[in-house]
This record gives sequence, structure tokens and C-alpha cells, in this order.
Amino acid sequence: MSVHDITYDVRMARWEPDAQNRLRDAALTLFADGGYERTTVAEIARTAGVTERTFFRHFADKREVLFDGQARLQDAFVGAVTAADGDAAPMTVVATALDAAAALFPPERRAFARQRAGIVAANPGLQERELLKLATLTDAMADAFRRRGLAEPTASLTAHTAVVVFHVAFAQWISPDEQRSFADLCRSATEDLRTVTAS
Amino acid sequence: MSVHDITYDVRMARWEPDAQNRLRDAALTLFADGGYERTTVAEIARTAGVTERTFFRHFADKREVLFDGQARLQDAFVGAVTAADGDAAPMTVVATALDAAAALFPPERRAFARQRAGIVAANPGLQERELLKLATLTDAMADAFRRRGLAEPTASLTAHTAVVVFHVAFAQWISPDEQRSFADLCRSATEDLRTVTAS
DNA sequence: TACGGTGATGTCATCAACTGACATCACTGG
DNA sequence: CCAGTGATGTCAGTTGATGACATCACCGTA
Repeated sequence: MSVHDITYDVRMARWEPDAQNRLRDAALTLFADGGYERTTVAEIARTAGVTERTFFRHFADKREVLFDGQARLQDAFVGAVTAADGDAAPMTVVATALDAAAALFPPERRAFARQRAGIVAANPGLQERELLKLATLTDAMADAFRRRGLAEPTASLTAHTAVVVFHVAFAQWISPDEQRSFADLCRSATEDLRTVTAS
Repeated sequence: MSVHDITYDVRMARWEPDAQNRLRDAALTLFADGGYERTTVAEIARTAGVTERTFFRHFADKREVLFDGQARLQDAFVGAVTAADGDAAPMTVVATALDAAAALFPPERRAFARQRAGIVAANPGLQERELLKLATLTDAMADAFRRRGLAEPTASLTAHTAVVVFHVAFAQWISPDEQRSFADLCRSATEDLRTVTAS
């Protein structure tokens, strides 16, 4: 459905609603179609029916339009760590947090995740942003572990462990022909990591 | 020594030599002095006695001027992994690689590392670039581990393990009042990580 | 009903980061 | 002596990003 198909209420709004979603959808489509770099912000804004200035009111920069699901991921991770039994061992908490995160990536999302990953993989600037989001997530988790009483550097190492497993499992999840669920891949990667560090 | 103190040979060169080093030095000084964002590339170039265009011939972008030591770090890591005994356990190889990397950070470099880290920490864009360099390093190490016969995802997990330990130990190394050597911090962090993952 | 505040948007001007195309000219090898 | 090379300069242009100010539907309230 295009912008021109919208039916108006009697009370006409000054602007079509949901500019942020329109911008995100326009950006996704244009990136997938013509590539990230060849797509200008002006073009995205025009497609969404707003001005370039409005784009930058909704997203801090051009990259950010691809990264606004990260808040939910961080909430899932940090929430699980915070809610975990105070006596649980670090790796038990990590496993719980990974389960909570995995719930955000059901099988239906895999196709979309693959498309998005393709866009990100094709542009170093987008990879940088993705890595910054993961680093922010790591910091937030380390904080949560410190609140549980873990000292440094153990808190940071535990947070990094969780994020590394997530990262590696995610890469497997979106790789071609992969069938296993994200949660299974997390559990398997956790076990592999355990084996490696014990070697 | 400033640019104006150079003594010329009988055969005058068309331009003063070493433009790249002059640019890097100028950038470091200006960043430390006025902050990264408030320093323009034009200003760096002017200080180094070249044009803005020449800056971009030596560095791919403004950030890159702070990150051209990474090649040596990657060589140290990958070289150690490649040179390690083919039968050695992954964590033994990781320890060897960390020792090789630690040799690049002797006590004399700590003050400089702290100053540079201060600049990077104050700017998200620079953090992104640093993370991208670490990710590139991780990929290169994973490659080296695969060449040793490790399968996925073990190769990636092992490479991530090495880089996480490096990263956490580095953060400790440059933290205020820290006295221990980088190599010691790496060994200690490795041991902590072992304990965490075994929990 | 009138009216003042609010918020999402538009308009305009400006800057800084980059890039492509082409010119310059000391140096070098034959 | 001359043609080629490479590091640099010059210049024009695009794009991302930001500040300042205007607009006007909507909402609550007198």
C-alpha cells in the first residue's frame, strides 16, 4: 500500500501519521534496492513524504534508521540478568539471558534478519554501528552483573561472554541453509565456548 | 621540533617529506587540545602544511588518523597463532598470541595509550572505529584458527575469546592507578574468564 | 466560543566531510 | 635530454548533519 491509498477521516490531520515508520520502511526498501550508500537521506525523506530535516528529527543519523530495535534486545538481556536468582552462577544467568534474547528472534524473523544483515554486511559504516550497539549492550550487562555483586573484571568478562555467544550464534542463525533455532544455536555455542576455555 | 626548523639539503625537495607523520602528529595535538569534533580536517592539514585533499590521500577518513597502528597488532596476533605448535590446545595458542600482543604495549607506552584512549572515549564515532578494528582483528584470528583445523563455530569463539581478554585487560591497563603489566593483566583476565565459563 | 500553549513539521542557511577531475613539477631511468 | 611517475595542489560539487525560526492543527481551559 502506497502513501496515496490512505483514506482520511472527516477531521483531516495536518500530516499523515506515523512518519517514523514510513521513514524506516522507505529506508529499508531503498537500501535493499539500490544499496545503502547510493541512497540519499533526501531520497528516503521524499519517499516517506517528509523533508530531509524531519528524517533527522526521528533518527540521529542516516545509519540509525536500521538500528532502533536494539532497545528491546538490551531490555531483554538486562532484565533477565536483573531478575535472575541472586545465588545463580554467572553462566546460569548468561544462559537465562540468552534464552530471553532468543525469544526476540522467532523463525518468522529469520528472513528479515537475513535481508537486514546483507545490507549491514555490505557497508563498513553500518558494521561499525552494529558493533557499537553490541558494545553498549555489553556495558549495560556488565553493569547489571556488578549490581549482582560481581567485581571487575569478572563482571565485564561475563557480559562479554554472553554477547560473544549471542553474536556467534546470530551469525550462524542467519547463515544460508541453517535450520536450527536461535535458542538451540545459543546453547550449542555456549557449550563450545566452555570446551574451548577449558582446553 | 616544528616544521620551520627543517634544514634543507642542497637539492631542495619539492615538498617537505613525511607528510603522513606530520598529519598524524598535528591531528593528535589538535585533538588532545581542542577535542576531536571541534578540530576540522582543514585545520589539521593547515597545521601539517598541506591541503585538505592531501589529508584524505593519506587517511581514508578523519577517524583513521588515530588508527594506523592496528596493522602491527593484527600481525602480532595472527603471526603467533600461525606459528604456534600444531598440536597446542586453543587456549594455549590464545595465551601465546596474547603474550605476543602484550609485547607491543610496554610500560613506556602506557601514558600515550591513556591519552589516546581519552580522546577515543569522548567520541562515539571513534569508539565505533575502534570496535571495527577489533572485529577485523577477530575475523583475521578466526581465519588463522580455521587454517589450524578448527571448525566453526569453535574458530570464531576462540578468536573472540582472545580479543575479549585483550580488550578487558587493555581497559584495566589504562585505568587510573593501575600498575600491573599488560601481560600480567592478560594472564589474570584469562584465568578469570576460565573461572566464569566453568561456573 | 475564544484563545493561548504544544508539538510535529516545513523552510532556509550553513558547515564539515568527503570525492572526482585535472594541473603541476621535482625526480628518475634510459 | 626527454618521457613517465608520483606526490601534491586546485577547484567544483555532493551529501550528511545542525541551528534558527515559522507554521498551524490540535488540545485544554476559561
